[in-house]
Amino acid sequence: MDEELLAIGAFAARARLSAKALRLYDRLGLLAPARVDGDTGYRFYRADQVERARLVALLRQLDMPLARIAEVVDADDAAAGAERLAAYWADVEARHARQRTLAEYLRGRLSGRSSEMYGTFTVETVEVPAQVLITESRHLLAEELPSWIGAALGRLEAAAGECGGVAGVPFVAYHAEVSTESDGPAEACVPVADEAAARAWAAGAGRARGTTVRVEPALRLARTRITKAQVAHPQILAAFEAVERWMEGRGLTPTGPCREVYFADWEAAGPQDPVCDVAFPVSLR
Amino acid sequence: MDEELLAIGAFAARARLSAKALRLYDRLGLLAPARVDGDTGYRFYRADQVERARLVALLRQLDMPLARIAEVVDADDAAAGAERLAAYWADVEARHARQRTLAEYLRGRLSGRSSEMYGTFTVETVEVPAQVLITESRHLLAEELPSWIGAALGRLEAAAGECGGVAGVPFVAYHAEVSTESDGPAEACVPVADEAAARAWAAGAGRARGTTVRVEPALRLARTRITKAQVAHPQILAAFEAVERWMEGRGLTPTGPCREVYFADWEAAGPQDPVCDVAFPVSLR
DNA sequence: GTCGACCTTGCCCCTAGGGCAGGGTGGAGC
DNA sequence: GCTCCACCCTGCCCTAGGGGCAAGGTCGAC
Repeated sequence: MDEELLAIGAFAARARLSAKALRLYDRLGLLAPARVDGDTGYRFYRADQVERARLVALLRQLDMPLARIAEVVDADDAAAGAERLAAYWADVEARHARQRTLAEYLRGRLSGRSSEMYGTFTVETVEVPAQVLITESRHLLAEELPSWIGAALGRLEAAAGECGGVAGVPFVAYHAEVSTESDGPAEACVPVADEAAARAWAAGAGRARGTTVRVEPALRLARTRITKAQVAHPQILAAFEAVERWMEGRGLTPTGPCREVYFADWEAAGPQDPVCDVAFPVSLR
Repeated sequence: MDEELLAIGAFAARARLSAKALRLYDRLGLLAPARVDGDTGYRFYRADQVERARLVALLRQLDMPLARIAEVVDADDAAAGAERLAAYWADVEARHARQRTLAEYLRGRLSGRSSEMYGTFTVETVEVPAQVLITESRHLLAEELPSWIGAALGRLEAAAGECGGVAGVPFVAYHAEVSTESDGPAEACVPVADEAAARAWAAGAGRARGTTVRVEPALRLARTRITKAQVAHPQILAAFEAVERWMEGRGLTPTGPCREVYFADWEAAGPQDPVCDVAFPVSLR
């Protein structure tokens, strides 16, 4: 029982950690010394604590926050710890995949002539008549957008059957920011033919999940057409910026939230087929 | 010229940044407002500064430090910026690859029965006679180790021809920590037959790059044998830990730096062939 | 005039420690 | 017994990139 105790320096060397880090882990309760001398405050560790300390050190090499490390090393059994580690790592992989896409996009953009940046988008205006819309709104993060858009428009198109049928082109409006990591509310919209039926639907079956009915007045859109491959973060930002720039050049400012208009059959489209208009409402002149 | 100026809030919304971040970037000189009112301190930005601000925001999404962002956005031309971005991203990818390997290793280790962790290594002792060594030392990071080990041992084995030939098994000694990200000096060692010739070589041709000659006294090693596939960070750590644990169980402590002994022909070995002993010097008893 | 929205600076907070100052401790050599 | 050096303690300030809040100044609209 009189196991040999290690002072902090010796323990730090064996655990491949700094003494400073060990003091921090002690304070946070992540790795408490086996004994602390009451007079001197000296910390003493048992040799068998090295294993836990090394595990902490390795998890830190994954940039895992200490709070999550505590969840892993304090898990009831190693398998539960492995699960938490796997969950953390899955988050890291997802973030890395997003960042890699962004890095590739930015590298291409900086490598190309930056004046060409907006040249490949053709912007035009189009007038849209007043429409009755059934909508579904949610706050969500950029990476949740693609799957949510598909699901929400699918639900709304199904519901449109009860509302006189789909009477126009479905779209998604962004009420805060254009698809960043912030969670500005997104609103999926499907035009329907029968306003009264739509209101009845919203009051009934659709009431469960943030659905509404609203009438959108006629408006003019400045839009540019993009392909299925371009409908992804961050490539799509270039399209938004192209439209904004075009508007700026004509002294126009947006009169409402920007939107993505999905005019084609998503499933049937190939990567190079046009499927979507990126658009801003502008004044009717 | 009387371009419309944007106050910080409007500019922040268009750039998808927070006002706080913009104040920071102003203070750091990364993104200075076009005009600052002398009386009120209000910052005003030109609309054409949005482009730069958005680029900064996107680069921040890559977790790029502001100092490196400045290098990218202030590059002489966009291509130079693209190069700096590519260099940064290559670093990120390399680090991520290392972390992924580590995460997989840890997940396997936590998923398996942790008591089996050390069971697969057989540790034994062996006595090594005194040897004359020609050595090459360097500080380096874990990811540089594999290529450096190959190159350094190759150079030393070539030089051994001038020193009476290779008279033992080459190894690498770690004088600080076992292959973490720290840069504890590593020392590649090749035993040679002729001490006088070795000293002459070290004073002459070998003097260029941190080479020395030393005589290592006879010692006893506690070692375990691993395969080529295991000679990689972090799997190899399990071998080091197994030996340390074995020593601990016998009341032994290391009497010198740990080492990796490469006894086989690396090129000819397959992934499952034993190629290396992981060893600690222990007292001769 | 007044209200609310917007802007300013300044301060404290976060992570995971690094570095240093000032002072206490412990063992080894003399 | 004395001294020296290595080791240890706490506490404070620092990092990067902001978030959040408080106290107070400004601006345009009604």
